[in-house]
Amino acid sequence: MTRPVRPTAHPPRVATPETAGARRRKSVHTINDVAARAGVSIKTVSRVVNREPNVRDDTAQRVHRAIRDLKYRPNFSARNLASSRAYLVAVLYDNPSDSYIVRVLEGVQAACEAADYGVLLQPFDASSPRICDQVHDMLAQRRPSGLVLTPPLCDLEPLLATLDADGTQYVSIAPLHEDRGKPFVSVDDVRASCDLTEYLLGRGHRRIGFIKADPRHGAASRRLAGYLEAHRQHGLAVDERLIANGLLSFESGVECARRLLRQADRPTAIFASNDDMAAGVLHAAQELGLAVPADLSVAGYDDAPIARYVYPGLTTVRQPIRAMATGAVQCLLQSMRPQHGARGGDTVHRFDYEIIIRDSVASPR
Amino acid sequence: MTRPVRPTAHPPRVATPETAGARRRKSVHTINDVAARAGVSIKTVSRVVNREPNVRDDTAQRVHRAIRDLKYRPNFSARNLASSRAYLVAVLYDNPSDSYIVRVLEGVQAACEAADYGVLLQPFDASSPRICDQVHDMLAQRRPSGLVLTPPLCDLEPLLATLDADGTQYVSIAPLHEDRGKPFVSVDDVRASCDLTEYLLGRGHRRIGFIKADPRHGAASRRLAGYLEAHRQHGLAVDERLIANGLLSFESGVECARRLLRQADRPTAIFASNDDMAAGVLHAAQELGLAVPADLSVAGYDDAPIARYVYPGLTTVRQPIRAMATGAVQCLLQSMRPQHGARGGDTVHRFDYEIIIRDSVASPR
DNA sequence: GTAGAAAAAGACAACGCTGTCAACAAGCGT
DNA sequence: ACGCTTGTTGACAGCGTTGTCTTTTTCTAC
Repeated sequence: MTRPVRPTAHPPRVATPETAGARRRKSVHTINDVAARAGVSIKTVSRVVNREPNVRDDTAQRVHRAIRDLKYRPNFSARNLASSRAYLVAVLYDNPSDSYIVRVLEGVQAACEAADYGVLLQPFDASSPRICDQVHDMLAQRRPSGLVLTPPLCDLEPLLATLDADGTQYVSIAPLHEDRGKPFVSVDDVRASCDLTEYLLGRGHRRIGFIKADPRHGAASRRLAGYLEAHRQHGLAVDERLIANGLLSFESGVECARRLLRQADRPTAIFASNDDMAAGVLHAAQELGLAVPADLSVAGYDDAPIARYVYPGLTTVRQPIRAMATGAVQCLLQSMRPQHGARGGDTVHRFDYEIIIRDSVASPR
Repeated sequence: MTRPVRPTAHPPRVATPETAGARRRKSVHTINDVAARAGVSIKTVSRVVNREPNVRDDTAQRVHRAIRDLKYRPNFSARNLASSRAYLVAVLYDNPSDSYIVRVLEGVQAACEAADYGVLLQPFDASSPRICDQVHDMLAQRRPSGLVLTPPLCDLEPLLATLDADGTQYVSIAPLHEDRGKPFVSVDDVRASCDLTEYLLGRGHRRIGFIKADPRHGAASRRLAGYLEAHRQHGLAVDERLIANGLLSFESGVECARRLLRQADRPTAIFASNDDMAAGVLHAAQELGLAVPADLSVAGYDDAPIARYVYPGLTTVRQPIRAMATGAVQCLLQSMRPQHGARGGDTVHRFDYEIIIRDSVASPR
């Protein structure tokens, strides 16, 4: 008999299930322990854990009991390694603001927990020329199933191109060019900004200062567009000198506000592209002895916690960031296992914004 | 010949290195690709990657070249699985505040990147009765090499006991009972709080309100102790009615301040146990028409971003949170590979705090 | 030049899981 | 009773590393 005979006992993997079990009470168990306890093969345990079909009810019950008894949790790394799915979602960010990223993280974590996925938070420097390589390294090392991109990273064309070329799944929390065909979640920045500007116009303001966001953020131009659009709709010209270039930081808000407010014909209201800068405007107004909202109205964007904390509370645009992040992950997971919903699902998700009226806006005297 | 002969070609692992290579340019490579390109075994590549000894210089060079050419990065999951070290540090938190956790994360990430470790951010509900089980599950699933515990989780005695029993390595960012013998990083809360209180006393305040932190935080009692100590040193009695119970949130600061300021003999200064609550005090003062610092002085703790953003800027205590987090991780890594520094290294790291003087404190009229 | 030791390199199992495929059991039509 | 399909279970390779052990090469001392 020259045909290759299977080795009868598979010698290397002796593994001594009882020896190992007897050695010491392990605080953490593997699929083998569960299988042994339930009297089934590890594959069956795997089936139960992954809710695969074709397991008899009573078998599944036995397995579930064993899992509960042993407090078994499948090892994440082993799953990653063995399967093409990675059970891991990576959030890429370049710290727009503490509260923004924490909200995103909350939303992502909620969605991932429900789906038994892990979350990886990865900071990147959007202005680094090496960012594509850095992201590549991260992908090679961690092999996440998908990425959640936050601004300003999702506005980096070269990065998106790299990911597309790679075939890496991603969802952006911010609009993407529709023709890219990649999913994103967002609110309609232009309309929100337009609405808030209209609100200011409606209160009688005619000279409204605008503080732009960091131009690396795609939102910068969209929010400006909304501001301009509102003026256009009212048939009002916009004084160029009322538009300042901010960087999204509190400090840049202070500076821009000083510049705007020192002008001869100063604005009666200032609309900043985010709340940090709006807080800076408030700060500058106090310095200059201007009462808000009596002498100056101020509006922000984001409804960050700071919008409530400052005095007076900021009128601002609320984006449901947490919900958007959750939606982004669901979108991602759905596109990864098209089993359920048949086709890939909607690729664009618009969320509703909300104008939050607080006490920082009044009619000009 | 009946003695067991090694199979000549190890049939199952055919793997066809050239076939696979020719199939398509893979965007991501494994240790096998590197080994093939450098003309060495995978074990040698592993040695080079892990800086193990006994590799000839020219061999190492060849391997390094191959790694660079292929942009090879070792797969994280495979490493976890194969080795006892997990190359992973988990940060456990129960959101004390957005800025706090982001600062910690920055510090942890900086230290981990330097050591080629990954970071896992895990939220937990400190008041959940199931928290020990939840942490256990997380440990079983992810098997991190060590944990970084932030308040209030590090003040949870049962959790610490579980970890100790498990033999899980951890470092706390906050003082631990010294006799536990576990490492921690911290500032001297009591002294810092005492110093700031002294500063207020030095400015002439005699009725200083104090807003306590959430009692689940160990820092709550320490900061109160410092406040009391300063009074003791000045031979001053403390009016119980000047002490309010806050929850660390902005809203609780507003409420406590209202209560304190509506008293007949109201305080001339309020010291809140964190900046969020101090911002709440500012808010309440504005509501009540009290000018800060003319009518009321306010001090906070943490030097969170909000301390700069409010008007007037908050006088507060700065903890070097980022540096502490970095220190915590270094401490953890050191205790895990005692190779270098011989013994386990210092188990306690005190960091210096700093009193940041801004504009929210003045002498009472 | 050669034995012996040390250094360098390699072979291969193992980590804990999933995917593939084979084996077996049960149900069904004829 | 027979073969068929369908449902259920298990055996085992393989994922990309590291750890252990073996083999080969190089160096050292005579």
